[in-house]
Formats: sequence, C-alpha cells, structure tokens
Amino acid sequence: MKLSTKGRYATRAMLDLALHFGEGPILVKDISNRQEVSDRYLEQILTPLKAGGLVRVVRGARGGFALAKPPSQIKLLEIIQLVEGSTAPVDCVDDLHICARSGNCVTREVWIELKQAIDNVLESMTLEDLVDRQNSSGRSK
Amino acid sequence: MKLSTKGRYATRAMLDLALHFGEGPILVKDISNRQEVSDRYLEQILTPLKAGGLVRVVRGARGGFALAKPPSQIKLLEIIQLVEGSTAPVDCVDDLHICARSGNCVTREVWIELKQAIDNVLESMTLEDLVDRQNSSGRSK
DNA sequence: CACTATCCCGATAATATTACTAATATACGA
DNA sequence: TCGTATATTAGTAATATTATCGGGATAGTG
Repeated sequence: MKLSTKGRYATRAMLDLALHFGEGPILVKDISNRQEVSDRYLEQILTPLKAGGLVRVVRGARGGFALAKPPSQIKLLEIIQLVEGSTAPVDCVDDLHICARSGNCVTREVWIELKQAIDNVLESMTLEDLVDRQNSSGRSK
Repeated sequence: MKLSTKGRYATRAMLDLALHFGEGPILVKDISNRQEVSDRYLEQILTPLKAGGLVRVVRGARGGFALAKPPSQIKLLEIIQLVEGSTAPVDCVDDLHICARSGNCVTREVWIELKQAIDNVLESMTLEDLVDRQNSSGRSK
C-alpha cells in the first residue's frame, strides 16, 4: 500500500508550483533543487500532469512550468491519478473482468470501500489547502 | 497504492479459514486449491500470520492451519499489517526521521490522513463480517 | 542569424520488489 | 517407524520502480 515516488514527488512539485503561482514559468531545475529530487526524473513526472491539463508549459529560453489553474481548483486526487493511475488498491476494483472470481468475491467489496475512503481524502484536499497549511505554520518555502 | 498479492492472498486465506472455523486443522493445499493460489507461496504468507497469533498450526499428519480466535475477533487491519507491514502510504508517516524534511513537510500531513482513512476501514471490518456477507448473498464457499 | 535556455522523447541502466520454487528439516499420528 | 504435513531457508525469474543519459525540438535573446 505504498505510494511510489511518482505520487510523492508530483505532489511536492505541484505544491511548489502552487507556492509560486502567478510568478510566471518556473524552471524544473528550481523545483528539483528546492524539493531535492532529480530534475531529469521530475521532468518525466511532470509530463502526465501536463497531458492532464494541470500544468502548462512554456518552452525555450525563459520557459518553465506553471499551474494551469489556481491552486484552489486542483485536487490532490487529480495529481495522484495522473501519475499513479487509479487509486484502487487492487485492479479488480476498476475492472471486474480481470479476475474470474470477482463476481463472487467478498474481499473485492472491501477493496472497493478502501478505494472510496482513499478518494474521499484526496478529493477533498486542494493545493490551496496545502499552501494555507504551509503559510499558517510559519514554515519556509 | 496497490496492495500486493501478500495482502490479498492473506485476506482470502483467512476468509477461507473463517468459513471452515471449528472444523479442525485445514490443509494449506486445500486453501490454495480453493483460492487458486500457489500452495508454496501461501505457506510463506501464513508464516507471519502464525507469528502474529492469528492462526495456529498443527504440524505432522492430520495437521494444518486454523484460526487462533473466532472470526469476530480478527480484524482485517491485523491481517494486512502482519503480511504487508504498516498501512502507511509513505514511510515518513511511521518514522519522522527517515526524511530530513518531515518536520517541515505539509504533504506528510496528507499521508497521515490517508493512513487514518485506510485504517478506519480495515479496523472496522472483521472476518465475521466477511463470512456474513458471503453467506447472505448466496455465494458458494 | 547565431546562440543559448529550456523542455521533449526514447532508450536504458540500476535497483528493488514480487511471486514463486526447491530442498531439507522437523513434528505428529497410526 | 513410516507416511504425511508443516517449518525453514535459500534461491531465482519476472516485473516494476527509480533514475540517468543523449540527442533533439522549440523559443527567446542579442
């Protein structure tokens, strides 16, 4: 039940962008320096977020990344889904047919409830919420 | 955020044992046949469940596995924790010190909430609940 | 136009995890 | 004491994750 680095780095990168929202394009390198992750790897992680319309990109000199929408309109669930795929703890939750037992499987019902619980948390939290928490506790950027 | 086969197989094996509770030792081979998983692998998965006191073992002829307690007293959370370790989606949730940023990290707070949501679901469900569901919906064993 | 900054894409190396197998030891019962 | 069954440990193939690299496309800048 671990979140991979993709989900963690993506969330931190998006929070970083939220903290610099309105400042124009932000370099991947700056994000990776602040967040202490590999910039090459971070590029890869940002790709699906761009494809999913959460960030916009300016190429070329003075380019970089920025949120495509205000932080208040970006839910953590969207971020996680784009980089990790579904939050379902087991694949049969999304597709009954990958397991012949699904129609007759009570454990599957548990996994469905688990997914719902996870989605509830991530759905109800936006980047703005994270920014607020960060600011209200005297944390550095 | 995927549960590994360990967690899934363990839950199914325990449900299997719950359905046969009171019938004496059950062969690993019988469980693995019914659940369609490798018996060798299932043995390995049962080991931590034994160490954790959820199942008891009778070695030798006419031996096998059985629940150490009634199904009503075994929570799914216990099963998952024994075979998968903590339900924390990120390691820093359990141990602040594995990441230097933890003290100053708002995303960590999200992961803590996520873990709590997961634990809530798994804590509130016992093997007896699963047995009831199985019986009440006309399913086969 | 030449130069440089920046993201884009595909390949692949390194590592970790997962799922499973093999072989041998140990225990119990008839 | 023999057959049946789990216990234990080590090994391994397959897969997924994590990260790196080289070169290329694109867009500003002087």
